[in-house]
Amino acid sequence: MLDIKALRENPQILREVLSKRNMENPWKNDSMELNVESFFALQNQYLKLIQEIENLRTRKNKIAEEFGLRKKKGEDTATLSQETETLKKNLALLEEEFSKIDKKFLEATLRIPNLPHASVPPGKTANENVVLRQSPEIPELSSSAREHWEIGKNLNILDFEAAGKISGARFSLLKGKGAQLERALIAFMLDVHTREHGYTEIFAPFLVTAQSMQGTGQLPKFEEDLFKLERDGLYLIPTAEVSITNLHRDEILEESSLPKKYVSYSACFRREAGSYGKDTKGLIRNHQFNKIELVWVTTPKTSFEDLELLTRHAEAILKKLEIPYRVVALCGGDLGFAAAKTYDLEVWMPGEKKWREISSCSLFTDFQARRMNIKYKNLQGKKELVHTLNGSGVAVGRLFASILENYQEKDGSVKIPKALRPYLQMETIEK
RNA sequence: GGAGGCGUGGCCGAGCGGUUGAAGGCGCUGGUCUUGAAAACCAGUAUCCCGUUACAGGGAUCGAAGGUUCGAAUCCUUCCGCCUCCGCCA
Repeated sequence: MLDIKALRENPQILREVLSKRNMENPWKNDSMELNVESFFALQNQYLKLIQEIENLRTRKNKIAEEFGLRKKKGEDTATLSQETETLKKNLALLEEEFSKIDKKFLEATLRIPNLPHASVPPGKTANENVVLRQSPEIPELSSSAREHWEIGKNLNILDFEAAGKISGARFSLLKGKGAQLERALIAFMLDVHTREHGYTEIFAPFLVTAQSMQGTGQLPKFEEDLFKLERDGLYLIPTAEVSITNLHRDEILEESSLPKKYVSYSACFRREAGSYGKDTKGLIRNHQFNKIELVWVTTPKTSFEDLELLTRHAEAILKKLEIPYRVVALCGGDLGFAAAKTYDLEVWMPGEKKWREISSCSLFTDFQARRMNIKYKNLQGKKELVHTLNGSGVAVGRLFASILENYQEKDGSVKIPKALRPYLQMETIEK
């Protein structure tokens, strides 16, 4: 969330957030009946109430103190008890009102997105994203190149009918060499990031509490996108970002221990509400998919450079596997809720003839840290909020699909990228 | 799942109804001493919020939420987490 105090002192910040994101009213779809004006009015109401309450509490505390003194001296305390009684009644009324306002104000604040950084390109939609760099060669595959779901089906390594029978739409099932390829990709990426990029590997829970979801920003605004276990009050993670970033919730870290760099494999679960009919085929948009996630906890001093490094780490996977890709800077209108800046990695899908997002690398500045109360003690001993970053390093299912499409041969077989061969002990997948 | 124990500041740990935001220690910061460092000694050192140009001042916080009381870290209830023993289990 944003710094409430800064927001009050400079309401322009909120307008800036909205204009950069091409957003009129952050509460529009939240049935909160708020707008920018009423938000600030709410905040004033909040301040007025808290001041009134604190005045009453001051008096109440004074009376209690006085009571003790009088009791000691054996003096009369009846008038004091009386005054407290009326005081408590008034307080109860105000406090009840306050708790409503407080809750509403917090809810409203948690739903304001992060402020896009000055370097984020302006724009309303994904069409205005800016391509920063692109792998030099996009191999010419014949126009008869097939889509990955067809290739996978023909090779008997992908079975969407079986997945549908077991779990319904938007699930996938890998068989034989397909399952092995998936496993090899996971191991390969974890190895690259731990051995070559200095990440610490974590394997964390896939089920998390509502508080964890609030910490990284999925809640309260995006409840509809999540799978929830009602009975236990737990949610399935849509990304390992949630588990890993919350690792340090309510902690104060030493500056010398930063940056912390974590890599984690996890299954990810997304309801994909509102994307009916979109990408219904193949591995692109499933309810469950595997992902390797990179997470940094760092200081504001280096976070923008850190985003460049993290992005390069994700790119390294695609370079090693020799898959054509490009790096795109998201424009303000396309930026995710918690992000201040994001680079997407997109791979070329010769079968689909489309660029497909395979990684999203973002800097969240102190937006998540404030929600999670993660601080660090700087070298002068002062406590400051950390900056958090994360990025896919990379999405396994989409990587799987891009390998099938980019490494397909005319006879329908698929070559295994050289970098992956030590993990698979085979050179091609054929019928 | 059953029985018992425990949750206090960055960490360890005292406090078990009144000026206790909390002893003591460790750690950290500054100082004295030293060529320098260590040791020793002295001083300072929670967070959030309101308020102030800045001070001052005020409020909240001892796992969480309620309750009792003029007054709660201390008493009561519920919940959560951790530990020990038993049961079950990959």
